[in-house]
Amino acid sequence: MSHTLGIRQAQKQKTRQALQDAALQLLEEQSLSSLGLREVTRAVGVAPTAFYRHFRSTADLGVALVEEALGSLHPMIRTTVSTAGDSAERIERAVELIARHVDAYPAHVRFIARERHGGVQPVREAIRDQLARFAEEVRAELAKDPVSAGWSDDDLLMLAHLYVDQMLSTASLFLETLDAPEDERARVAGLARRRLRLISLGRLHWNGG
Amino acid sequence: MSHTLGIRQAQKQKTRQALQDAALQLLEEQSLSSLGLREVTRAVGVAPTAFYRHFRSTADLGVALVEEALGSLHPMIRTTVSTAGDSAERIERAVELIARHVDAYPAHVRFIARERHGGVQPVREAIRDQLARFAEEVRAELAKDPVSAGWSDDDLLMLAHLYVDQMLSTASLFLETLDAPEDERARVAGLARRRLRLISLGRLHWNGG
DNA sequence: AATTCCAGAGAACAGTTGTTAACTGCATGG
DNA sequence: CCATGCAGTTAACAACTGTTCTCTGGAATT
Repeated sequence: MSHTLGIRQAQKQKTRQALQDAALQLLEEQSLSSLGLREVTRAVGVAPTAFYRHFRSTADLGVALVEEALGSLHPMIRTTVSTAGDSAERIERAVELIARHVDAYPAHVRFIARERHGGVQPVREAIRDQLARFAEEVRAELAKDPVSAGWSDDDLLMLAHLYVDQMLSTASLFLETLDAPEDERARVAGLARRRLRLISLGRLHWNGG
Repeated sequence: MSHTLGIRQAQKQKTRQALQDAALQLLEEQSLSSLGLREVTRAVGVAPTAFYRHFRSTADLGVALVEEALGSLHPMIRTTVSTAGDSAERIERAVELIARHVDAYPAHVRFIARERHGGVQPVREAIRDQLARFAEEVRAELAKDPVSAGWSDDDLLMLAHLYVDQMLSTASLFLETLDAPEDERARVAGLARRRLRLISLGRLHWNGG
């Protein structure tokens, strides 16, 4: 049960969220590695020292952003690779879902793509861990599919990671088409579908390592 | 013919290279977006203002690093996807070549992986352009293979980009095993081989869009 | 109603940054 | 041999950074 927060805790969470939102916006044109604590507080309109009430450092802020950006994605994953429908339908559904997600949370997608290999170790690790959880869920979902008969767990995990990577790569491509003409977005969608189709073909003919 | 540089030009190129080397080393623990000009000159042991004799800004330095890191890779690409040998041999050769490259130029690999989606636009664009050139060369090489009969140029380019992405992804994985035990490296190599094998299987059964 | 707690403000700190200007010494070309 | 060019130096600038300490006002607790 969710206990209603006091005025005090509520206000604190509000400022904290404001800091995260401001950071996410500032990170459109730079990396977390160069994000300054004062820069963030200035954008929110709060004293620099208030930052420490919420985060130890900007790296700590970054880890919180990873949770925000990826934590809410887990339920979506399951429906994305759900075994319902034939292969073409599933691919179409997945690409569509990715496109919508990029539209809804472009800053989140940019942040993850940028910091996955970025210059701040704790953030890299947080992203790696979350993506590993994703891959594990995808693997579990793939295992339900009769196509996966004869597959080792290791091979299934390999395939799951391949799908997760494709998801991120596709999201990153969609990100670049956000302020591009519609036909450019359609081209990316077509490209993503063909890539998934090729991987699915390889999956169908997998001989088992 | 290569005209011998004067003492002057030679010394200039030497410091320029020193700046690039120092930057590359400093970028192991941060992103280009936070790399300071003074930081670089201090590491080289040269006055901050000397920087301007070589680069307009650190972003400019970054673009030069892209050339250095990726420019020399083109000849290697051709042999990597050359049509010699059967599928398993080609995959083995490719993974081996990537592993050796990561061993030889870890800082280069880290830089490209980090800045491909990094916070400095000109650098992102430079990397994107170079990778597009790679993909184009891979496409040309793939086109020679009889397996590619019936493939459209567009589909071949899609496959080529898939291979290039795999190359980068694998290199990034090898990078993380640089100070890890040998069996960890072997595990990554095996993973990379299986991923390439799955893609190659998809390629063999491609029905043509 | 009195007391404690704590998110945020304010001021000050030493250290850093990019950029400008005027300079020096040495390799170069006439 | 002398004049020019130019890589690198020195000094100084305003602006910015993260962090510490002290303080305040109002919510939370008793």
